[in-house]
Amino acid sequence: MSAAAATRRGVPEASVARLPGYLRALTALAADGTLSVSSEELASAAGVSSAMLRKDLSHLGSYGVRGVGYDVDRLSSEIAAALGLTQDWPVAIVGMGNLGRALAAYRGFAERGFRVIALLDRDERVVGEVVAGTRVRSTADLPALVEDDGLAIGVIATPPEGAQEACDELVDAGVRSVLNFAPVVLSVPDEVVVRKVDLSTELQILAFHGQRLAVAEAVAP
Amino acid sequence: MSAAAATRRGVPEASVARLPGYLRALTALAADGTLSVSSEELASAAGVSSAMLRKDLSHLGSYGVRGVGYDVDRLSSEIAAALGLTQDWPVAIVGMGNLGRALAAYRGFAERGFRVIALLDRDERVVGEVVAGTRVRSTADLPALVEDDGLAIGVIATPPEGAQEACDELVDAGVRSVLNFAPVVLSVPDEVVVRKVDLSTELQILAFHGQRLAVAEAVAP
DNA sequence: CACTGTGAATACCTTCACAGCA
DNA sequence: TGCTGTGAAGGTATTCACAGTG
Repeated sequence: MSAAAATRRGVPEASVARLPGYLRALTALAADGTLSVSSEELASAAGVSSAMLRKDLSHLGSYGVRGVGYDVDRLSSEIAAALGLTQDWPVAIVGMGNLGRALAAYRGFAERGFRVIALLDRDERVVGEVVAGTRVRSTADLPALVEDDGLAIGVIATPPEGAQEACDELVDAGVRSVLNFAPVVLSVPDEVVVRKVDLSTELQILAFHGQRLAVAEAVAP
Repeated sequence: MSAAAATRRGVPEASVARLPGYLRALTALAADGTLSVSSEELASAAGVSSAMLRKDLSHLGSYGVRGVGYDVDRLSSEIAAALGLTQDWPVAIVGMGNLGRALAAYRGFAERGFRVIALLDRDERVVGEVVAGTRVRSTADLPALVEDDGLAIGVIATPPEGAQEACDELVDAGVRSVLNFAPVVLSVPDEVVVRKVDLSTELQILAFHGQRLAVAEAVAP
């Protein structure tokens, strides 16, 4: 079964979310010169159980060798293909506040093959400024970016008030994948995929666990 | 049943992760002067189904009124209490690179009641620098921060190579909650809770969905 | 009477345990 | 023999649908 076929049949969302972790672990192994790896070793490097790793990989196809393990390069390619990383996914960052500027300067995008092709802001006073070596453009340029440069992913780093508007502009221009850093619920058509990164939500979840621990200790110190 | 009792019995992790969203929606409603809200309205504001909202809230206790809805203030308090937000959770950010500086300048922490009490770096050349109005301190100060200032949450914003070391220093000093921005799997003792925020993982998941969409359109345009 | 709270049904995810193969 | 790939079992999360109630 090809990766594309597996994709059409549907890899469970939970598996998809772990594939990047496997890919990262494989990249580290390849850098160390490791050629072959068992599910046990790879799972431990990625922080999951070996059974889960094997089940996840089985959704992509069977790329392992019984009694031996997985070829590091081969498996890397297959996972990259399943994730769609063989093509490029031009990214635009919308909102040049603190967070937007930090994201613009962040090297992690390029390292994993995502090209940031535009920095955008709706405020005309910010447009034209140079951030991380790139001139900030107007959100009005979005349709052209999609049309001419194949813009595929929009990162929303605006304040909460401007997030829905930024999102609408992205969607109207034809962007179908959005990474949202603003602490709001975005409404989008069904075909658009939104993922959310929210720092204060994460801290609140940590607070919950911190409290739970404190309560447990008070009961049984 | 009190919130503390519910906590001990265990609120499902998936529910906990949604509570911050409910709290945010309730805060917005309160700011609008809304006094009472139905599960339908609140769920829609938080981007979930009403059945899921009611099930989630049922894990905390029954704070609604049948035939009417929920009192906005009351429910806010109960959720805040369940999340442990009635006490404060001092935060330290470790790693003053691009991301660390952006996080230091980010106002979202303070707005949701998390006080950033220290900015840390292990590099002596960075220590002493002033970032976002605060003097950067050495990670060697960690034990004192926990002891004297009740430091409870550590945010790791170091490069990947330094993340495990930063984590170990936090844990050794007594921090039990860690928010990790570095793209590595951290190993910690059982009692420490780690949550991960990884931008390139999120982009890779978006790439997967973008590709899936493209394949679907090629098959049935 | 409208809305909550919840058992029952369903869907999804993870773990187990072993058959099957190099 | 040693490891993968996978059915079956066990858990967890979500949705349904309605009894219960202010």
